[in-house]
Amino acid sequence: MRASDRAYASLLEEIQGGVLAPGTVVGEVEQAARLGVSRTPMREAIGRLVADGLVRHQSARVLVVSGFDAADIRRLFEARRSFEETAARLAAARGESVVFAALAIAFEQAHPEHGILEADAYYALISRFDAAIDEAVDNAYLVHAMRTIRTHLARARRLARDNHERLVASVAEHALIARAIADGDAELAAHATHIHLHYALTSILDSISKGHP
Amino acid sequence: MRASDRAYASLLEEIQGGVLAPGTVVGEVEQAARLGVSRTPMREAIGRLVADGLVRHQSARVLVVSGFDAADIRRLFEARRSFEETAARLAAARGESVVFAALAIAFEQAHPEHGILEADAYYALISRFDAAIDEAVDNAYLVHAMRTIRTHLARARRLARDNHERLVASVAEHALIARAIADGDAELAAHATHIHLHYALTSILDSISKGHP
DNA sequence: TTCGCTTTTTGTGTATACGCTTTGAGCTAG
DNA sequence: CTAGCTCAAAGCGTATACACAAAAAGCGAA
Repeated sequence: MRASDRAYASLLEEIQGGVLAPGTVVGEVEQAARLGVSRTPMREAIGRLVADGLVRHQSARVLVVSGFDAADIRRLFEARRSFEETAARLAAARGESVVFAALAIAFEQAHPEHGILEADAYYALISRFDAAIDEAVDNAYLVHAMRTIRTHLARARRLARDNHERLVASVAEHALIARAIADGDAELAAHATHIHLHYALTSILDSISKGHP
Repeated sequence: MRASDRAYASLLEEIQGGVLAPGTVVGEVEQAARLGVSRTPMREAIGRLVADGLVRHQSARVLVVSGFDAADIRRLFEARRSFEETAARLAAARGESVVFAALAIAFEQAHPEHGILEADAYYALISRFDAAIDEAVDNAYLVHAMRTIRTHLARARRLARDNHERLVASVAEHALIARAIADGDAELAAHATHIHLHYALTSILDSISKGHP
């Protein structure tokens, strides 16, 4: 693995996880020394983070970790609704039915237990679903936009506490979306996606407002 | 201006203009020598082009200019419809009415003459319109996605010959979109955008199929 | 004490050297 | 004649040195 990839992965994880808080200055020499790489690969890693929107210019020469608040989450979901509703429609039209039928069954049979690992298992299943959507959509432009959204979504998930009831409901919502795609019902898939994202956003914003009274 | 920015701008223009044809290998040392910069800024420029999707990995070590054919244009417009319909809705809800009213008048009063410069004047007006949309949308995620689309759209425009009738029709379509946004009519703006993109895509694909018989 | 100027320092932008991997060409053996 | 192996060369990934610019700190004068 390349040093620039390791540096990028490390910084990405730290920003998504909140270890590097918004406003933290990201200096080439400082981060390069900390992560044990030279300036050249670190420079490339930082460039990618800037392109992602996770790091921004504070002034001409100083880079900082981007802020991320409730207003950003609203905008994120605004874009996400657009992208994922379109993706759901395209997947319904083009996706392989058996793939999404299998996913629908996986969601229908998933009964999240009260336990520490439930959220991990949930996110792993979501990840499989996302990959299936990406393949079915078969549109690099749209898939690229959705990947960028997911990068930022990881920050939103961290701000919101995982809530068991929400997880159970979300699994059911995904079952409906997957079933609609398997059935080739584009409108149902799009509207189910809209509803899912509505509840997801509401839940996240509720969680944040309650977490910071 | 930084050397990496100049290198990026030069390569971008050459790829968009077809000077660097799809499949052309993009080597660091070769391009650096050609454009008179060292490998370090050239590396950054190429990295940005890869992130844009204009350059892709052919094998592990060799980068080439991405291909761009009719199928890609279809996919491009598929994504573009999604992004720009959403943007039109948001602009209608949030945009400053006077800005789009002024743009509507500019489009309504624009009477493209038969002349060499008409296409340039048309694209300049479109550019003003795009900038107004970006500001009204006020959503970095969506705006970023649209900017990427525009980068690729420049390649599509080059493949299609500018057609006078199409330009006149397009100006009228934009007038309707701008008027709808100025009036705060989100649905009309979105549907007018859909229609505009339908005609734009049809025109481009027609132009290509006729240009390569 | 405060404002302004000068000097120093820190960090980015660029160039370049070095090492390793990969690819291609040429030679040899079957 | 073909296939495989070896060697060479070209290119990428990384490290580092140098230059320039901006910001901060220190000093001096009002």
